[in-house]
Amino acid sequence: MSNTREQILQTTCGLMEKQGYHGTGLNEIVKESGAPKGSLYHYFPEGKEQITSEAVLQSGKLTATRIQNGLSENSNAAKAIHDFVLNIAHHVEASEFAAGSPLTSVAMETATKSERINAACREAYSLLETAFKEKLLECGFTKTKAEELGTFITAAVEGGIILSRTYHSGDPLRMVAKHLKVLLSQ
Amino acid sequence: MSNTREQILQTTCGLMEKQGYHGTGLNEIVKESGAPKGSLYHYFPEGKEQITSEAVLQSGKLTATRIQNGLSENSNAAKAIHDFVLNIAHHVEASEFAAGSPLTSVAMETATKSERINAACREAYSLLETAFKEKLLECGFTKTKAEELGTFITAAVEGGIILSRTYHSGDPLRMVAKHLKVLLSQ
DNA sequence: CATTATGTAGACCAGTCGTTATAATAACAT
DNA sequence: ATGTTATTATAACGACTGGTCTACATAATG
Repeated sequence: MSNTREQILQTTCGLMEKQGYHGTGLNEIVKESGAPKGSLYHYFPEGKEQITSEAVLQSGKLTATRIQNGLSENSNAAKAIHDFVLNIAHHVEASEFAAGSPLTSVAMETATKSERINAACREAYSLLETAFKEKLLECGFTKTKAEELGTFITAAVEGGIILSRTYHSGDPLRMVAKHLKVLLSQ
Repeated sequence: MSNTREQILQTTCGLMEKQGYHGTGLNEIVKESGAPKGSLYHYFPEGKEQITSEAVLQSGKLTATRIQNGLSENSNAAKAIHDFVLNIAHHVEASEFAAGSPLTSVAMETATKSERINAACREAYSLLETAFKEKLLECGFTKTKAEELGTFITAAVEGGIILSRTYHSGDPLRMVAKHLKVLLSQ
C-alpha cells in the first residue's frame, strides 16, 4: 500500500470531520498532507467524490473498531456504553470541539447530492450501528431489541456530539451517557 | 419590515438546511430568492456571516414554535413527543430527505470557525431544548429532570434526522420516537 | 542498456467564491 | 421641484475552486 495515498486519505478524514465536504478543498488536502498535487489525481483519478467516499468509509471502519474496543472494557452493556460516551465527551473536549462525529457533516451535505458518497455514508453508519448492536446481543438482548437500540444509541450519541461541539462543552454528551444508561438498565 | 430582506433570509434558511454553510453560495441565495443582487449587501452589510447568523436564529425560533405547537396536541408528554417525532419522520420523507435539522450542518461547520455564527447556533439550540423542557415541566417532571431530558431528546431527534436523511428512510426517526417514549414513560 | 510502469512536481485552466466600488434609480419628505 | 435617503444594478476585484496537463524523476523488468 502506498504511503502517500494513505496519508491523503487520513488528512481528508481529519479535515472533513472538522469542516465538512464543501468546506474542505483539494488544495488544502494537498497542503496539509504534504502530498504532491500530482499524486492526488494519480491515486484518485475520479477526483473529490472518490477521495471523500474512501475517506468516509475509512472513518466508519476506524470508528466502529473504536466502539468495539471501547465497549469490550466492561461486561455490562449499560455501563459499557455509558463509559464509552463519557470517553467521547472527553475526546471532543480535548480536540477543542473540532473533532467527533467524522461523518455527520459530509453525510448531511451529500445526502441528496452525490449517490456515491451517500452510499459510503450509509455503509459507514451501519458499521457503527452494528458495533453497538453486537455488544447488546452479547449481553443478552434479543435480536430485535439489539437492532433497534443500536440505531437509537447511534442517533443519541451523534446528536450529543453535535450539541457538545456547538456549546463548546462536554455536558450534552454527559447527559446522553447518563440517560442511555437509564434506558439500557431497565 | 422589508419584504426583500425577509425573502433573502428565508431562502438562506432553506438552502443551508439542505446543503450547509460552505455549500451555499451568495449567488445562489440571490438567484433562488429572486431578490435583486444589489440588495444583498444593502440589507446585510456584514456579509455572509451576518446573513447566516440571522438565518440560523430565525430557523431556531421557527423550529421552537413548531415544537411547542406539536407538543400541545397531547397532554401526555411521552405520547406527545412520540407523535411529534413521527411527524418529523414524515416531514423528512416528504422533503425527499433534503429537509429536517436546519441547524446541524451549519453548527458543525462553524463550531470553531466563526464566533458569531456559533453564538447564533447556541441560542437556536437552546430554544429547542427549552421547548421540550417546558412541556416536561407542564407534565410534572422535576426541573432537573426536565432540563436533562430536554437536552437528551434534542440530541436523539437530531441524530435520528441525520440517520434518516442518510439512509433515505424515516425508519431511524421512528426508532427514536419509539424508544424516547419508553424512556419518558417509565 | 532500453523500455515501461509508477509516482512526483507544479504550472495552468475556466469558473466560482465573497466582497467592494460606483452609479443609476426609486421613494419620500420638505 | 429639490434634496435626501433607500434601494437596486453592474461590473470588477483578488483569491480560491476542482480539475487537467505536461514534464520529469525513479524503479522495475525485459
